[in-house]
Amino acid sequence: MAATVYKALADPTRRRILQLLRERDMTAGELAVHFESSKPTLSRHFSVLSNADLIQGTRDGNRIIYRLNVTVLEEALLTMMNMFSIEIVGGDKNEQ
Amino acid sequence: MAATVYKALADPTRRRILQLLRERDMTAGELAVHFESSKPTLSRHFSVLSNADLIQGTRDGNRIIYRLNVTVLEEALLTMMNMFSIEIVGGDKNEQ
DNA sequence: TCTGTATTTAGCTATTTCGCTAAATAGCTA
DNA sequence: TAGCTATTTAGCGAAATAGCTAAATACAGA
Repeated sequence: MAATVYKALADPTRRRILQLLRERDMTAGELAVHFESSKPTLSRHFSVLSNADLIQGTRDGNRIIYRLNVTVLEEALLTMMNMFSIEIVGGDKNEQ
Repeated sequence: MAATVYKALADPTRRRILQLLRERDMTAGELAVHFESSKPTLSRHFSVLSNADLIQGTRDGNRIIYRLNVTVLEEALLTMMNMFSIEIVGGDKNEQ
């Protein structure tokens, strides 16, 4: 896993973006509705996530649709679990 | 989970510290042997990890022994898994 | 109390990060 | 092409981060 992934996950706005994309693909504008930051600021967050390969954007005419790279996120977390030799049993949901 | 945990995990030196402490408790000096950074620099890394409650230091005479808070680290990673609705099956070991 | 060892705190610098506004780019429709 | 919408890029400032050296603190032993 690239080191960029950890940095990408370190920011609360970016974690929230990933959570939103977990539910469905969204355009930059749709995502922006959920935040108070300016669009340029969010755009840079997108690019950080994109560089970490956690999300991927495809242009659709006027807009850019972002989707979560689920497997990359999964592998990143599993790698961390292994890195620290954490064993798993079960689990619930939600939290920030 | 506190936001400080994510920041703490974002630095490679600090991840390595956690890995080393996963194997056994170590003094600041013992840990320092594994790195090229100066001791003051490492000391600040210890305090970042400590503020995130990921490690705990106890004075033993001259030295300070650091130990990993395994459960805190475990819960942090599980919280992330849940945050992103990641399901788990099995797993191997190691990687950085 | 003096000396030595272990560690942290203080203070500095360089780099990175995050936020903003303004401007540029990309694509649509008329 | 002109005008509109969506998004990114450029450029700036403030704050955070990580590194260093020097100095301070804490403890042990003579």
